Amino acid sequence: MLRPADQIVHKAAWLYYTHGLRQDEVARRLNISRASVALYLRRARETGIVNISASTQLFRSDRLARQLEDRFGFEAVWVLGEEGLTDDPTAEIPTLAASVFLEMVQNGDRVGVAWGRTVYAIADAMSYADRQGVTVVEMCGNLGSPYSYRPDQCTMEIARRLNASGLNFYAPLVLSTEDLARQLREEPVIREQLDGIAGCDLALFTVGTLDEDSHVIKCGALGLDELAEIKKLGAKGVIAGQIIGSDGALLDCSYNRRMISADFESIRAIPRRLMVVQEDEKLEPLLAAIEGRFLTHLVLTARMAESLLEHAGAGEAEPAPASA
Amino acid sequence: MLRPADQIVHKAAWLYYTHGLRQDEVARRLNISRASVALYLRRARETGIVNISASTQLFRSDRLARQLEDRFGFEAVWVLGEEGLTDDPTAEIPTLAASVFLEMVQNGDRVGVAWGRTVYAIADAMSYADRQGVTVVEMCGNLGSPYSYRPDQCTMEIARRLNASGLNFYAPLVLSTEDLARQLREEPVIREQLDGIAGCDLALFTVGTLDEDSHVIKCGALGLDELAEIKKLGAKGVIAGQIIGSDGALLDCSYNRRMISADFESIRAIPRRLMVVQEDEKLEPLLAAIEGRFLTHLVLTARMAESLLEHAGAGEAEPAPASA
DNA sequence: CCCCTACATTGACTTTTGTCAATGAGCATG
DNA sequence: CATGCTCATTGACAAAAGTCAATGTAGGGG
Repeated sequence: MLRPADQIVHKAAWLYYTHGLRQDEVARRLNISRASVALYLRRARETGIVNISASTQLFRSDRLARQLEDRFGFEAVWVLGEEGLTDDPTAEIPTLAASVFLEMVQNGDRVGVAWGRTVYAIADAMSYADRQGVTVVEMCGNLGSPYSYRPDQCTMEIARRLNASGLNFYAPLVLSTEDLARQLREEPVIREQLDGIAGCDLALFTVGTLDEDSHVIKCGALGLDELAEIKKLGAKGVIAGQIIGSDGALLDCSYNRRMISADFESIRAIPRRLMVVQEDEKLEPLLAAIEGRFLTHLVLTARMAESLLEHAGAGEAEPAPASA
Repeated sequence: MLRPADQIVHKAAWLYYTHGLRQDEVARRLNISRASVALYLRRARETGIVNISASTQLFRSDRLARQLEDRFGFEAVWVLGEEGLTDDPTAEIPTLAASVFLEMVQNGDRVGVAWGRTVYAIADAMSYADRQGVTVVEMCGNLGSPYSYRPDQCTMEIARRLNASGLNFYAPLVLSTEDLARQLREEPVIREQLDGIAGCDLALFTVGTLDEDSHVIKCGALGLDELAEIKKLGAKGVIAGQIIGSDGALLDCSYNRRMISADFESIRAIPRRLMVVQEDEKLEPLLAAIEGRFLTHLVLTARMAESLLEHAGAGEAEPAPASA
């Protein structure tokens, strides 16, 4: 189970990090040079043999975070204000989200991952960890090559970082006809994947916008003419590829019927659902997603948190229905 | 929720460990000296705001560990051979056990802790972690002051290290008469604690020996005259203060009936049960504990692992009943 | 209001760690 | 069997982190 080349890395990591020996002491004990020890330790950190993580409490203790938790009944909210590196909190959302996500994933979990620019950025910012028995499952169908943020790559990358196995959908996200989509959904190999989503312990996803330059358009899943059409029908956002209205329910349109993706009941059956909102333009989609009870945990910027509270304060008080 | 003094420590930890800034960069950003940053970072590590942990895979990949897993059907076994600091693996068992235990504890878990010299040593070796919503419950009654390894201290220390809340038994471990023990067990506050044990997600315990210098004797729970008596009845070991025979069942004796401790069905109802065996003299007690299906996970020395396999190889093959 | 104590912070120094070009070892190929 | 390749390892230097005595500061008591 442990390659002999890794053995020495594990030993060095154990002596250095757990026992607190200095690098030269570790070197002496293992009969190698100190430079090698330094090298091994770096490899140990990079591959998740050693785990270093900072608490994300800082972002939960923000006043806005507390207010959102109270107001909407979320289990936990992380708000990114001015704490970060740059003056632009948006850029650091993926880093925070990656930390939060890693904190939430437990050994043996089955994790559902939907796709989006942000999810891809999170995968990229995530450090390697050595979890046991984790499975990462894709929550929606795939897109062809023209676009670089492919859903399956996203899933696989996250799986790789967690030392987990990844389960991809062997189907496109959108098909040409409703009939073909229906037939495909009933294929055993697809059916199985769809049914497996409700059995996840944790989900990671974003809500998408519906503009000319939003993700679903740019990646070619949705055409501009079709966009105009569904916007007339009241489309407000995108969840795992599917279009939702302002009430958070699946919009009744051909596009949605031609889709292979997790159905909303399955998503809501997942006990912990982490939504990450990066861009400040996503207020409307986020409101729709909240209305649809898609999330139990939320990561967002302070600006967005403020907009959300402003908007919610104006409306009537909600009874905070967090879990399905 | 976050004391203002801790805020700066969190910020420094976040910038340094998550974003990978250098200490002087962190210092500049926070308008403090680099020396302060170094100080805060140390505090962050010591208080669990930052978590650094090395994988324990090294000890699971040992040949002996695999054989034990196969032979007895344990979920996981960690074997400590010559990997450590000193030539005495026994001394390092608590360190390894602490790492393993921390790997096993998840946010929100309810953890049962039994007591023993080894459990105390584990508590001592455990690094601080910042877990959310963990509860540590004591699995047996308490002993008075004369002895320093008090069960309640043990529970509380582990709770402290995990940032968890601790639940102690408000009762002695052994009483003078069977009748008093019976009455006390029915007291609501005690009953509640006893009933709560089966609801644990994880248990940490040792098996004790029954010699003149073993723990139960030294701490005054059991007298020498009584020891001789129960040994005649076939006593082989101690689980959470209670005497078991070679079949792992509760020994039918007055001592056991005067005891306030977790009943065995409750213990076996806990899904993950980590047993740690430190001393090489515990072969007989360990065999009895295995027979009683008290453990699903095991940490022990290579020497002990060998004895165990030798002994088991001689006997007939067991069907490996790991879980209750 | 002043003094004293206890603790936080810092600058300067020492120790430890990271890095990289140079070397060596293993291995497949011509 | 020599050759050229890749990759692991190392020694020496540069960079970063740890430490501690000295200084500053806040708070409590007389």
